[in-house]
Amino acid sequence: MKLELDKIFESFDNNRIFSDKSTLQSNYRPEDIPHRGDQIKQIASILAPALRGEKTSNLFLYGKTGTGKTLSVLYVRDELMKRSMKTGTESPFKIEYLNCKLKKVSDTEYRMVAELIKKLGGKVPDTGLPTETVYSRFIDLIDSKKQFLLLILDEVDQAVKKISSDFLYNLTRLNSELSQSQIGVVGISNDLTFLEGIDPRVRSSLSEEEIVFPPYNAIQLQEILAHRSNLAFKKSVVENGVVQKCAAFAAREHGDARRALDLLRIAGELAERDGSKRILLKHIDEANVKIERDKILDVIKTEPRQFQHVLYSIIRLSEENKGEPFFTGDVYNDYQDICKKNHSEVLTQRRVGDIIQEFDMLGIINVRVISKGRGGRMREIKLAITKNIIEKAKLIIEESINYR
DNA sequence: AGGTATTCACATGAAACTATTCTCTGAGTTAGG
DNA sequence: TAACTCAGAGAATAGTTTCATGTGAATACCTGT
Repeated sequence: MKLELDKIFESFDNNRIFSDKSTLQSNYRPEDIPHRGDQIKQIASILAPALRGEKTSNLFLYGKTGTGKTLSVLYVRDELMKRSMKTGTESPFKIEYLNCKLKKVSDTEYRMVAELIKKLGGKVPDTGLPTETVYSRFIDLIDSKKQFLLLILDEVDQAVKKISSDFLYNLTRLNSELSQSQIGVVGISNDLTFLEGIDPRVRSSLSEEEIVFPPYNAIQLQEILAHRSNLAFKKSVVENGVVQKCAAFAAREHGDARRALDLLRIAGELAERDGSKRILLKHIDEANVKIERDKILDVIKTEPRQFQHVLYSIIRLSEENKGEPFFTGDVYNDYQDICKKNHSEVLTQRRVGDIIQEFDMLGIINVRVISKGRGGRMREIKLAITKNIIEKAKLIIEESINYR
């Protein structure tokens, strides 16, 4: 036994591929950000007035995921902070970054404001207060002295989808209730069409300035990857063409640099686990599969029981029908059977319809609303995951729920 | 044949309800001076 | 009299149910040729 372990550890030690894995992790912040110079300059010139404690224009950043939006703003933020530190006097502004996608933040307006208060060093209970009160506490907190507060709201589109755009309106409107201090907002959105569906009042006040982050092209991605892989891996462990392949994969996915870096990191991990001395092209393919699978299985695992029941019947039906699409009604019937066998309560069709839609959003199934004329109108459902994953998913569900 | 009207089987939307968790308030209780 | 306890009122949230209304196109039903 001991010998075996020694072997494992030893091979792990010898086969080190990484020299600094953290440079490939998604929270790593490189010192310079290639191909984003223009955007950074623009951001900086818009936010510069903050240095004197003056209100900046509200700013809105667009761009697909992994185009460096967050990285760029945070970079500018840090530079601003550094500069104001140098002057020695207390800085006339504060910058808070808030990622609206985090579960604990994004769900409600209350939590949103509460989180801001916490970031600013205040305290609010998680529940029990009227939302109004939370707002006034927020005002009290920042209005205690003369300052400018810049809020960076990452992935606002997520929050707005959940809450409605009211809170953005409230936020921009707060300025009129503040006597000493002022608030500016930087919104970041992955969704390019985000502003279209928003109350025009909010739109005009929120996006006084806009900057678009175009996706990276394959060549730019290659440069970024090459740079990072030099930092992350030991010398000459990367096979020729690996970086190119990674870049090509990611470029196909709308120039998402984050995805590309993930791919590279996972490939490295797989190579290490294989005991391989180098990262080979095949590791990229494997990594690509693994990422997809882990993502889906993780979702399935954490989904509540009723969701699993529904998914299980979808899987069953899809096996029975051999890939032929099936419809909401079919799923609901099957789902009812499953529930009865399990002595689990049965949800309404209305609800199950929503659950099916959510699976669609998660990318586990493909859904299309079709009308069969007199035959009615319903969703056509197809599983969107490969057989391999389906089997695993099935096992996971069967494990967590005792069928029969 | 060509044009309307129906009709199916849900989709989609809004409101209301339920259970749970939490705060805040103020009445009642207690212990000490 | 100050400090403490404890029940009840109010809020917020997630996850649903209930009720109401919407919908795309295959079919049924006319109409006039």
